Amino acid sequence: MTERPRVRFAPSPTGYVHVGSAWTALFNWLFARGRGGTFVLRIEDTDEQRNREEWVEAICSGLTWLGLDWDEGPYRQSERRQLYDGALAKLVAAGAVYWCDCTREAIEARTGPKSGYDGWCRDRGLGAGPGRALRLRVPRSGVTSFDDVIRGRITVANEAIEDFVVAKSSGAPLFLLANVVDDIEMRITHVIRAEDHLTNTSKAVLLWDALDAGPLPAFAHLPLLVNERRQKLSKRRDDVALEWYRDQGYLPAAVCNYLALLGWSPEDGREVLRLEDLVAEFRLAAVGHSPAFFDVVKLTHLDGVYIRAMPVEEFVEACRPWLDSGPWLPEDLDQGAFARMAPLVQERVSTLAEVPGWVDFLFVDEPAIDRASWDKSVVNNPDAEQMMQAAVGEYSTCRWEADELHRVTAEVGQRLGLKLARAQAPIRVAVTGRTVGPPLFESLEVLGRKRTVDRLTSALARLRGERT
RNA sequence: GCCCCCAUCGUCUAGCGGCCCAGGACGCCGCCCUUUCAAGGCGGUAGCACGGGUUCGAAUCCCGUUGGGGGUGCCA
Repeated sequence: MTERPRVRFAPSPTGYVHVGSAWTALFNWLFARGRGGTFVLRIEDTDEQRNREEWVEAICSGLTWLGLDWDEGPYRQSERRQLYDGALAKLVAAGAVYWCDCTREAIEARTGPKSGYDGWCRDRGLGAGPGRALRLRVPRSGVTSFDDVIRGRITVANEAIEDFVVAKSSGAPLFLLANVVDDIEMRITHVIRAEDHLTNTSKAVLLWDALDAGPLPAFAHLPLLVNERRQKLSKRRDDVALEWYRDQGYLPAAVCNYLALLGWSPEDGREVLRLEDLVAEFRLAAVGHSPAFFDVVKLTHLDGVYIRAMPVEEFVEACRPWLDSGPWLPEDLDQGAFARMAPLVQERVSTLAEVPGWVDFLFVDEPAIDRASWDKSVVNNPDAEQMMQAAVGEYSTCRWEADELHRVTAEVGQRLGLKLARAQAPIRVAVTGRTVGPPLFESLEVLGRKRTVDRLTSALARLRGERT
């Protein structure tokens, strides 16, 4: 155990990174980094259909985005065929496997659905040939067991394990075979993967023994990530693509932090931990046993914590991609204006994707006036007209600075017997289009006198128009 | 069907026989602060699935029940 561990993250390429995969990768990475070990990236593409270079690229960029670097790989199983063929030959020579020509239909006709393989060809002595797959000769009695770092010893009766296929009739190795051969060949010391592989592990152990590969690695089966229905995250119904979170403006550090808190928590109970803290605190054996619900609401909260913790310049920089695709003409985006508003926006958003919605009034020609806001603060507000009228007067001549705007607005409100909260409302809607936004006077300062007064004037005209 | 795993507030979790009539966080509710909204502060809501044991003592150990999940492919 004092040796440096070698772990692997072995995703199957699908075109995107599943958050459950990202989570598994994170735990493998944390374990490796915390113990000075090696993190191997291996692409499980034995299924020819999955052998797409851009899909491998998606996995690499996903890991990189999260900040998880790998020491070896990406290895591709599609390039390691001779290793599997060698292992298969060894199994054949040892009599550990046998040829089988049963079709799925034939098996089910004999045993009924879902009953597993019945060993029909076990003693038929078939040789290699077309339509013949290779099955492992699983002992009929005894038990197979292994130690799981998280769950303790797992034991399964051999009679409950069917003679499973290790090579297709095409000769191609099956996932389980390739997986075990690679783990052996790559000298993996800790197999850390999700619980849906728990059943496979007994088979893997059987194969490991059949290949006479020496001591087993340590296994650790992470609990499953589930949705609100307590089922394994599904591609169809859940937001499982890591890329989706990236595009929504979640910060990688927050995603890692949140993921790490699923099924695990540090001894001191802290909840905000950056990657380096996680590496220092993480303990594989402390991972929980039960499924964890992937809660976007809590992720979002944590993301807000991370956003607020950023230096403003960093925040401004991080916003760039979202600003560049905001609901305005690219040439109307004023980076300087945004930079002035940034500190105010930063403490109000939870994801970067929310940013444009807080500053759009600065960059669009005419902000869209939200109907509900307009009705509430202007139409149904008896003081709105006077307030806006007076504001136009004061704003045309006063010193153009947030503090001064604050002062004169409060003063005008006072003359009308209004508290500032009520006094500013119609102005806010007239100028920004909504009742909710960044602090008003700073916004006006950045917007500028002319545009502010113009918008107030046209709001006044619109109000009078609607009343006649 | 068979095999395996799991079980503390709505959610993520702390708890590993007495420190727990169960602690934190998210959410939700209220109050404070306040130019809107957030943020922040304060307070509140809510949980050991059930039944048997073991023990002076069980959220913690054992057994069972129930519930949930996963696997059961010539997919990975």
